[in-house]
Amino acid sequence: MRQTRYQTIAEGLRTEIESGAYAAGRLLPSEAELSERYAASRVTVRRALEVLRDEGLVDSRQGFGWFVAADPVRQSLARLGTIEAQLAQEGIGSERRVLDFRFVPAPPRVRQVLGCDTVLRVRRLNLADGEPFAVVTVWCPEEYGAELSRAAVERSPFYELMGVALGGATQTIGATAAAASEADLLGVPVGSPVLRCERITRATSGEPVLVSEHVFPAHLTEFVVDLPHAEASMAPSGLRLVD
Amino acid sequence: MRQTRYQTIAEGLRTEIESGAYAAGRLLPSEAELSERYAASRVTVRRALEVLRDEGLVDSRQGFGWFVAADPVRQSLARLGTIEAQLAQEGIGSERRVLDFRFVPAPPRVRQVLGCDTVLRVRRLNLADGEPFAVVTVWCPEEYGAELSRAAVERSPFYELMGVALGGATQTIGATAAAASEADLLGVPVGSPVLRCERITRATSGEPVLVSEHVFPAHLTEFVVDLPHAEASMAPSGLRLVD
DNA sequence: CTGGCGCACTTGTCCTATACTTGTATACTT
DNA sequence: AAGTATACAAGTATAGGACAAGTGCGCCAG
Repeated sequence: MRQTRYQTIAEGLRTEIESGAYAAGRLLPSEAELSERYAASRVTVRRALEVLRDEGLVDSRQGFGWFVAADPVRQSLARLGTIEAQLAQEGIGSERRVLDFRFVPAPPRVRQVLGCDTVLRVRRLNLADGEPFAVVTVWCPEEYGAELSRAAVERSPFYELMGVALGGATQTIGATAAAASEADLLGVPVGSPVLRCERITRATSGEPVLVSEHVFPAHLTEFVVDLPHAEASMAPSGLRLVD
Repeated sequence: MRQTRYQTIAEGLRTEIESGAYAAGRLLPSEAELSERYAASRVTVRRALEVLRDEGLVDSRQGFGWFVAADPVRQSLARLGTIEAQLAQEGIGSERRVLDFRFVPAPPRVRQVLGCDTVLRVRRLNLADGEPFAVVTVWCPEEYGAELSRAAVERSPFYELMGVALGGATQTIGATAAAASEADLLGVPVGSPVLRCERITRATSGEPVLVSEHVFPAHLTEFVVDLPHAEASMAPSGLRLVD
């Protein structure tokens, strides 16, 4: 397959951009720099870039530079059903046991997210087939929590009890060593690895209405994420370094 | 990755504000002070601040200063791209060090997925700013691996080197205790919690073409999943019980 | 104690100058 | 036809100023 120099360069740049090495809006190296990198004249590099512009992949502004065009469709992470649904499907009985139900001063992290000082804290142990598999703590603004009863929380899922329509959520998954209290509840040794999931649930308005922490023993659980589209990188997406 | 100075500064300030370091209404350091801190001229700092004002994150009053807007738009956390992109964005140099590169008999799990007996196994250590943050093992069918060189693998991301177009992937996130070899490479104590991510990457045809395992020290990393739509349950989605 | 003044500091707006970028054109080589 | 080399125009980013205008605060005279 014979191809011109600028086609080759365009191809190289295309894969580089599609690989996600450059986020949307990011500047590409200047024509001069690319010219040097590809050992081609500026005119040739320019033709390559113009090809990519025709494809809608990049754009340019005089005196500014070439930049990656507005976001190519970002895949939403497909999600599997909830764990309760899975359990029910497999004929395993699930049970919720409320350990604690009280109004408390909001911990700093919760206050930062929800923006209120007093919150309802509900701590729950989830069991599958009689075996504990999750310790869940939910923090809920006082205004929503005021209408809830301990019995209601034990009987129904939390999301059914909220007085607002829930929109989306942001879920952060990390691993830590089990603290003594958690280890005790889950029946695992202290210090054994657990999956710790923080979830910020928002109303349709976007306002955060719930903060929850879910702790799972690592030997029992794992997260599965299906990424339907081509990925920018082989590295796990969604990962980030914490400070 | 190239970026204008004011974009960089705007980004830095944005994350600082969104992180909650500044309460609403709180004064930011003066332009002069920021100018000194970022070693940039006042004009540049100003442009960065103006970007944030356009975003509704901050506001200013002449003679008074810049302050965090009364209602800081609770933006959904911008979805994170790949970790390489994040690192590049923060100006942190990332490095890949190939530890092992050889053809081996496929382990049972890999054989089950890829359906071949001999595979190329590449073990890599990823570093951010000189600090190890991931041990990655990639298993690749012999037919695709035959064309690869150790140098190429060290230089380029794996997905660029595959001779086929990649379709989607399935990502499984779990936590385990660090094995001795991993702990050694990552510089963490043996038995400390690590995030273990298995990834099955498929070609556009749906045929699995890569199996990879990524091990991250838990204290450095976490996964963030943004779930834009209403959820059936407050429980973390994607979670499943392993057998 | 109070009102008013001035000082220090802030943002808002302008300027010049330099370096770098894309846009465009032309001449020349392979 | 494709690529190289060169030159110039026009736009942008940034540094480093200067100055106007607004704010907050302490000080001082009354």
